[in-house]
Amino acid sequence: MIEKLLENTIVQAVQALFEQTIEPARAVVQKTRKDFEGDYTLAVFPFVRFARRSPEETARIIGEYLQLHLQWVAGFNVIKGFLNITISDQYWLGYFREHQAEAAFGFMPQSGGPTTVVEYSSPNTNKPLHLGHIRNNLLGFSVARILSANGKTVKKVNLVNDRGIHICKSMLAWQRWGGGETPESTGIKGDHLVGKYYVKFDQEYRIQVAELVAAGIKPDDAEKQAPLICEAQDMLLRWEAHDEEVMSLWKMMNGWVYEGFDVTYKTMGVDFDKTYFESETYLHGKRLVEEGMQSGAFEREADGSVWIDLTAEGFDRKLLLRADGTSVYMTQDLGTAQMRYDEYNPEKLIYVVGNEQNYHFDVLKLVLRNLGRPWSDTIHHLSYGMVELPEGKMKSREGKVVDADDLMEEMFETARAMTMELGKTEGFSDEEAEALFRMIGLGALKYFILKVDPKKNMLFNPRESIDFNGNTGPFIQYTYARIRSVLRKAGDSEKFAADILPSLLPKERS
RNA sequence: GGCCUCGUAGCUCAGCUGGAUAGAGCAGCAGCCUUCUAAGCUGCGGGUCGCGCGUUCGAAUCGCGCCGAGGUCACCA
Repeated sequence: MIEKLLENTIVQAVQALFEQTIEPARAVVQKTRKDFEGDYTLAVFPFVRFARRSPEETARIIGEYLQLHLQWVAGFNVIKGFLNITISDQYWLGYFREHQAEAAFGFMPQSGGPTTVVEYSSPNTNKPLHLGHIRNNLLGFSVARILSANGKTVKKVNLVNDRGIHICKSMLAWQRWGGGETPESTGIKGDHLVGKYYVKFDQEYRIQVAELVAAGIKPDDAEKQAPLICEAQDMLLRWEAHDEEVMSLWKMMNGWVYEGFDVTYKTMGVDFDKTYFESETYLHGKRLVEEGMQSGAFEREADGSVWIDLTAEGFDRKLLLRADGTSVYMTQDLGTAQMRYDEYNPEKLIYVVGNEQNYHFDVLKLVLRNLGRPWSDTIHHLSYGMVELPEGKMKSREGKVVDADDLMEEMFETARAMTMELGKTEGFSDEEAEALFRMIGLGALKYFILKVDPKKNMLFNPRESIDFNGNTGPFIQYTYARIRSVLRKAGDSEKFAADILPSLLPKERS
């Protein structure tokens, strides 16, 4: 690339002119700001001390050196201490000729090197995917593709949280109030049907808690004593004891959810190489806890619970195993990390997980290090901020969410309406038009989500957030379509590069 | 309270490994469809880059201290 060439030559120039050896990092050029003439700019202020010249003079003699030694430097100008370098049109035309026919321009060949594991999505099976999952999925899928485009061997993995008290809540509510409803009998998508009963549970539970509080019980106690929550906990115990009735209900309802998720993922355009289920992996961490007990990294309380003391590292004491011997979240993540290490021996393990779990991942890495796992450093938590609504946080228990399926459907409808209004589908078959609406609607959504810094919280205003004009996905798609159109009209690309491109350049540069 | 993150135009966001007069889009106003696609283009107005101190030739960018917002410090995941 021309930047690298410029920078190397600047290092040479400084050596030759001022007898000073500098780090290549000190000779970085940047793109010239658009209101100045030139293509690349070097700020020479750091050199003036040993150049023993004014900034202007320093810039001028470096510019002369570059022009003399690099054939592609067509000229330069100096403003204050800024050296603006102009690259010749021949270079750009040559560059274009060289690369314009490359189908894989910008992509590195697959290296076949060590694997990078990217975990994303990680849904619970008690409710459908929402806007937060959209941000998660798009980030994870994009990062995987970017890594892959850089030649990395990438494995996209999903860890489905298919067990736990929240699943039991949906199950219990369906059992009690469902009346035998199924996705088939209602025409409701499986994940939505299950989510409906999760909301139902919460509504009924709140009523019970309110009644207990009215009867004079303290709110904290009421939340623990409400019959519904006790029943849900009982159901979880029966699940863990492999109670046949609970297991078959669990399998049936999870099956509905998976069918629903598959549709959502497909619509969104994301996929996975492998899916882990917590019900199958949640016991794996216990072996590591045993190991830590033996090595003395962990300690056991009188009640039998196991802890790690991280106060020396500036963290807290953290529970790793309950008194009854059951796993907690951290135990599971220790286990799955070890599984992935054993399976892929990855050079990097990326977790796309919301920033409310920053602390959890700091601790996870630290616990693994204390267990003598040097690969704990290969874990990277790709932490992203919450998607907020104008009225505040989304609350799925209260049904206060932007549903992923609904949102995508709205995007497609908006795309359809705008496209039809602009008359863009002339000569399209119904299938082509439908594919176009989806492409544009999804492009708008993806770009809207991905253009903001992952680590920042972002605001989503359902009414006005997603636009098709301005700095949007459809604008980029439109620009691409026009470029394709130009190329089509230009006929064969050789002819285009030779005859037509120069005429498209600004006059003063051709 | 401890720790972490964020604070840039009316709104949503770029810029943050230090560089020139801080940029886009939306919203507002004024123009532009017989050239390749107007989902576009051109122009105008709009800023104490939360506040203060420091480092530096130079700070939106780095450091420290305040203020404000969010997260977290669960035998939830």
